[in-house]
Amino acid sequence: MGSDDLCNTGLVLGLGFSSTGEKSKKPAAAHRPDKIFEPSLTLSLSGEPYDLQVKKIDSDNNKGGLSCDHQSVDLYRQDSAASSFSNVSVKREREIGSEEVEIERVSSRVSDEDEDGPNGRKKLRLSKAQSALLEESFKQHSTLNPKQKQDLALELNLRPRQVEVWFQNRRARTKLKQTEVDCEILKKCCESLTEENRRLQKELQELKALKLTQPLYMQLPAATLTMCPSCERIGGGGGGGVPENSAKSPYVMAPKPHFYNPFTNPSAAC
DNA sequence: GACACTTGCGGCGTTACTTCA
DNA sequence: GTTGAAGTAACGCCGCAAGTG
Repeated sequence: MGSDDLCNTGLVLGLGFSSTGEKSKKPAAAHRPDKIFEPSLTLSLSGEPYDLQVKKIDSDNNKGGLSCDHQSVDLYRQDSAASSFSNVSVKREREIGSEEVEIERVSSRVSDEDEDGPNGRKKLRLSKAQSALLEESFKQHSTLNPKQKQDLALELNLRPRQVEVWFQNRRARTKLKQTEVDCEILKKCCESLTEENRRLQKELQELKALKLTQPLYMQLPAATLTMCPSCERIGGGGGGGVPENSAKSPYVMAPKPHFYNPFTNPSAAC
């Protein structure tokens, strides 16, 4: 393995390594969903009606938010029925979802302040159990068909839209994580190529200096040392490489294509 | 069969909220 | 108590594919 393998990815290193796309690069911190919740939060899986359970989770997550509004409960019942999977479009479901969020927000903060305005967004925090189940499901398949989504939503006492959003965000996080990994690989590859380039430049300089200070016939041994293996036969004294030329002069260098040129053979670095 | 239109869904960028140091 | 960073639920927009007339 190593950088050689890393480079065999069809990558063209025209890509820059400015740290673009790293604005939220915190790989280590990405694995701390456990810390999110205090243990007191529990997921009710009793026989409570769906609408009531949602309300319960909502109030749990809001720590003290009041949610005893009968009107809102009735609305939930309507929404729950309307969003039944069989004959309601997702668009409608999404609209309903927005309404529900709004209703939740209003009802849960009815005792506090209500100046959030119509654009206010109520954010739900998933419980440990909910997250775990979603995560487990995501491991099995990163996308859900409508049936799976509906089942999962029922099991978690969430709206299908919430499950859908969770999976979307989860896929996005997975992709971001993979991008970060790829970025690291590319960085290593770039460092390797840079080092290789530096080495070859140095070697080229040495060869040029040697060529200036020594007559041609004295350059042969040094030159053959830095040739690619296929050229060694030339230095060996008229091998089969270039029979016509070697027959005329023992000091004729190998033809250009036999020299290892780091600039015309960039792939040799990988 | 080709075409236009609708619908459903996923990706992406962004916003808003929560938590924590 | 305040603040900034990080994490993430939710939103809006867009493009694509499948279905329909």
